[in-house]
Amino acid sequence: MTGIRARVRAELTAEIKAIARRQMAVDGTSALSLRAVARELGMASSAIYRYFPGRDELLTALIVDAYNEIGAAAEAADATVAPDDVLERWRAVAGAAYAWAVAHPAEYGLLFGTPVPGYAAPVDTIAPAGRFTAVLLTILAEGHRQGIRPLAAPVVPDAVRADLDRVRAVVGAEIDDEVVIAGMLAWMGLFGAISFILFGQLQNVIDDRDAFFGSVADTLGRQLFP
Amino acid sequence: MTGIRARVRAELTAEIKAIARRQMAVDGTSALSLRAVARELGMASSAIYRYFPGRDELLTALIVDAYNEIGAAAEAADATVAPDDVLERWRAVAGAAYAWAVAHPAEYGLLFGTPVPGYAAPVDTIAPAGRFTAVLLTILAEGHRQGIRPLAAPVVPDAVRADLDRVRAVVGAEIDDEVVIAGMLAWMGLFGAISFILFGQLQNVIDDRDAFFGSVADTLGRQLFP
DNA sequence: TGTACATCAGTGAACGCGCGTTCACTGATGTAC
DNA sequence: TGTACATCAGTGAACGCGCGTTCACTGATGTAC
Repeated sequence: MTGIRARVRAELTAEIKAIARRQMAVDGTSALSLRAVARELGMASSAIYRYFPGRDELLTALIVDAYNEIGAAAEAADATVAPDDVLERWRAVAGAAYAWAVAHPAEYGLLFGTPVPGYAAPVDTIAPAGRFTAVLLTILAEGHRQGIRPLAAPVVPDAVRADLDRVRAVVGAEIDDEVVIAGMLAWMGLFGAISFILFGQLQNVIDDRDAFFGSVADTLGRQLFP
Repeated sequence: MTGIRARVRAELTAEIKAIARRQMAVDGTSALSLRAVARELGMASSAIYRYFPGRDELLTALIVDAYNEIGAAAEAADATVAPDDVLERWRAVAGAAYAWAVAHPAEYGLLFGTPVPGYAAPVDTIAPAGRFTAVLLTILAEGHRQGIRPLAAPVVPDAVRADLDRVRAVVGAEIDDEVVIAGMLAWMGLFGAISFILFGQLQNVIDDRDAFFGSVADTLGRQLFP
């Protein structure tokens, strides 16, 4: 049986990541420590190096997992809605992002908070990072196909138009620059709201955060797909 | 001359904060270290304790300063525009926030990024934190007075209406719940955009960040004051 | 104006702590014949 | 099926580092008479 050692190895790798995630949730993103993880595992701190070459690689693995999780959550939520109901698809995807963020605040901070000092996200994180936005873009393209136009037509400076081609390339379809900007506005509003809620900006301002977020997501959606 | 010692003391306190700010800018928010500050000052690390009771108090002072700076920048920008030109006032304030954030990314992260683990912002930070939003609210109230209505009328759940009274209380004026929510949407969109730009979410997506932000701020403004 | 005393700024050594990473090692698990 | 060898997982000690904070201390600066 060749697979037994490999399976144990995979399980321990997963357990290391799980413990690291939980410790980040308690002590904050920057407190991620190989020694603390090893301690909780009951292993010598040096044993971790059988599984990850160093702290940065563990961080990268956590980031990749987190991007994949929020991306998968968005895909799953999107799949439950009829493809032509773009407003409802937006609501579902926004709600999935919020639910995931609330359930995993530390990992959310890892992705959308202050960058970890001295850590540069490697190439491996780019593809998983695109999963969530890819879902948004397909919804945008479908709305565009149906001829739905965003409420406010943004003024798009020439300097920005070139950049937007890169965004458009993700979905095959054609989308107007104005629609792309409107979509990015909703995207940034969505994560701006989640960050404000999770990072404490609405402390002592909004008590019922869930209801508030629902209202925000709904309004953003109806600005995109009126 | 009784004031000479007090003046030296004030100067050194300011210098400690300035060095701490610069070190955060280089090494990241969570790398703030009393010893490193003392080292750069050429003092014994214990000397810092003559000026700040501990690390957390230095952090608090930096946060208070930062809130005051971005608040003052907003007030100054707002004061350059005719009071009844609400759209231009919004643009000015949004631009001031962006300019300050770009010039002080570490302090921006301190205010709007992942909370520093183990640090709970004390009461002293509440008032300075409100300066910026107070400016936004007066613009919102002026727009409301002129009868300008936001493009999208948000659906406001009952659970949220109670919270909004607290927000409304900041400005004396009456503002509809729908306007407050629309204002908060613009507020969160504004800082969502700044965070995306500063925290790297638009890396490899948008090259001309200044132009992009201009477009975003403009669109947000015209959603608020069409 | 001069002196005695109190206040304050800054020193340097020390405490106890946790961190990432390396290294030579011991056993256990798998593999080839 | 049994044995010899290679591979791998995990150990424990050690390296050098930086951190926040405390403490007894030395001088210099201010204050009261």
